[in-house]
Amino acid sequence: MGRSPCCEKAHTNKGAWTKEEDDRLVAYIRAHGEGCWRSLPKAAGLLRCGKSCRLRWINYLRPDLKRGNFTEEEDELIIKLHSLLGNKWSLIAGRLPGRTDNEIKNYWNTHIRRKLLSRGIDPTTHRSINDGTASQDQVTTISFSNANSKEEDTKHKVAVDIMIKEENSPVQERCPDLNLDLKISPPCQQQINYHQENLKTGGRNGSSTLCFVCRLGIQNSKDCSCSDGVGN
DNA sequence: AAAGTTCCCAACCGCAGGCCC
DNA sequence: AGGGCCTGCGGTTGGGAACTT
Repeated sequence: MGRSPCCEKAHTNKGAWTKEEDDRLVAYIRAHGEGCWRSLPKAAGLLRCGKSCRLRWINYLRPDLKRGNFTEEEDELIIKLHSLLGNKWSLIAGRLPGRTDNEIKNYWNTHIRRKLLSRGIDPTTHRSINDGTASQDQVTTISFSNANSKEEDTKHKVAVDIMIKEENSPVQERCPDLNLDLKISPPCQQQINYHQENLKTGGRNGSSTLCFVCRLGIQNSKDCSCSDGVGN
């Protein structure tokens, strides 16, 4: 189908944003909220296309952005999530509060990729570079049942089964609360709300420690191994 | 100190998918 | 049911900063 351009290119600015443009965008979103990106530039008096405004807001101007260097724990979490999800940067970013998909993608390409290579691990497959097999100390198996079927693939947006088997993982040693034996199943909204709240508070609401499944927000009651059994 | 090279990250581009009419 | 619009995503690029020669 014919796709119309997202904006009138001839009358839009490109490249780096100025302070004034930032101020205008922030002021407009504070007053009217996010959304309607296509009409936002005109309404806010910006000579930018909607996509550019959205990107600028999400990646740079949002007040909840963390910014600053990634911590070692974030590094390992990104590596773990990437081994599970691949280049699904938005999903990975969703598990790292205050980080954006673009930021994580850049960080992966500039730092983590190199870090894994120096460990002798292929950053794409997460397997040992030397012999093509899984690295000696880390075995990750991800199984999407009937992933070849397009129909089934769609269903996976609702129901994804991931079986991970990790033995003697160094990550687990560093992060002893990570339960790496997990499955992903249809989300239960109630559980997600509970766990998302826990994510926000860092689990300080209660006395429990979140298992890896819950940290991902993709847990189900069967495989959630939180100490207080919140899945029930 | 200057020139050349590499690194990093903000921003852009094109595509896919969901939604609405 | 299907076409068009809008949003979001992932890959790529451009240019400034940092580093090296």
